Amino acid sequence: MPRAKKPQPDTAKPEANYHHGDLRTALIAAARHILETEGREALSLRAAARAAGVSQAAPYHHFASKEALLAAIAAQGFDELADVMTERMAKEPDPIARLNASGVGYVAFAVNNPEIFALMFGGLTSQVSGEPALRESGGRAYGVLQDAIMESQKAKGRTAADGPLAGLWSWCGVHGLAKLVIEQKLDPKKYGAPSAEALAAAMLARVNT
Amino acid sequence: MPRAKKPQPDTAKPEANYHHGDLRTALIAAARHILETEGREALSLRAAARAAGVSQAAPYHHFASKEALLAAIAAQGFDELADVMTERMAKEPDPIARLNASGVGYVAFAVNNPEIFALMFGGLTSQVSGEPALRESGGRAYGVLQDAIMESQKAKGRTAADGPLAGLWSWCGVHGLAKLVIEQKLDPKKYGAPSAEALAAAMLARVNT
DNA sequence: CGTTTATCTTTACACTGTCAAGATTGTTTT
DNA sequence: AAAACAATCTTGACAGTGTAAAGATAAACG
Repeated sequence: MPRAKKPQPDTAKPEANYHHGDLRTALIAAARHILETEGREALSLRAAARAAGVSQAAPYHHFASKEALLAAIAAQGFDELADVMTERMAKEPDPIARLNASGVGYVAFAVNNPEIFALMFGGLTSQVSGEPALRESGGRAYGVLQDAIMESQKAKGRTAADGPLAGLWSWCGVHGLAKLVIEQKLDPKKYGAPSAEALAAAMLARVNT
Repeated sequence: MPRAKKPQPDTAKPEANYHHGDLRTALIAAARHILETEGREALSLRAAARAAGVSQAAPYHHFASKEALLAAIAAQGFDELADVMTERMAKEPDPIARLNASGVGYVAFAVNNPEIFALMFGGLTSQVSGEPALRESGGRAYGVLQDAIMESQKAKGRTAADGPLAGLWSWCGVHGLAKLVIEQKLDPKKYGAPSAEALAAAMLARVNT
């Protein structure tokens, strides 16, 4: 009963594909699926290996530890966060509207991917949070945010000394809003908003004129 | 080798004290100590039981599960959060200064108790986050915050429709700031503040006039 | 005093992350 | 082409986990 799989031996990805084909990405996908459907508690390395159809020890040829797998998922999350924010910003011409759009996108991503968002912010041990791939993806997302802030500062003609704090506060507010909504400590409907996204939009509009 | 402990049989607490004396609170204390010194990963029910000097199954006579123990610690955290906020507020006469003081207290608690703060917000399974004791403590902390917001609204003479959002935004901002600092995604020193507390104070002062 | 009942222990099970040793198979070298 | 190599995957094992069942202990209450 060997693996019945190997139609085209030349896929696009130049990644590892010796025996299984592409175990590394298969494991990430399997783990992410478990994470999203059954929650963090149910995600074990062994379960991911099982879902990928390999033995319990196979993952160790691609990830140094369970945490390393989680870090890979988190890195993917940061990439997608950056994508969502840039997409939202692309639709707005005004610098301040762009800043606010990036914030709304931030909340949208968080609410649509609560488990991954939790992994990205606080779900990892500090030993693994310094991994290069993670740092790079995280840095990219941070860069998008930073650019939006800078842009809007310039548009307002603020000084460099006063500027950073305003943008920072928006980031903090948006991050806190997302977290509180995910943890169900805050219900947008109690504040007359149909969704977390709408609530974020309303607040950002009030704050960043 | 029985437990060498039972000098005064009449302690203040009317809680359970049949064999051990007060295992329930001893377990909470032990677990909290492990949590604070060795981190969340190192905290196991068995380790807590060991630290309290009882067998591995003993905790189950006081907590339905490991999560229930964590919930008890979280509840304690909410009580302390409420205390810190009310203490800070007590020192300020002006309603708006009181609102800001509660926010700074919020950040101070979070930064001083990062592991417990993580437990309070996001570290618990949703099945256990509805426990009555937890809900009560959480509600108390929320009430302190809510009161501070209401107070400041009245002082400003704002309408009820516009009011809630301003207070909400402060809460979100303070929560996000605390989380980001704890996760080391945000360094207060990069924004010219000596501490997270100071940064929160600076920002709140800018926002809530 | 005896009975009851809450508390604690012992034992056990299924599961986890991880490691070491061996088997398998693609790649490289000749 | 065949041989040597290296990467990949499997098997088996170990310590540690959460938790349930059954029995022992001792406090509380009649």
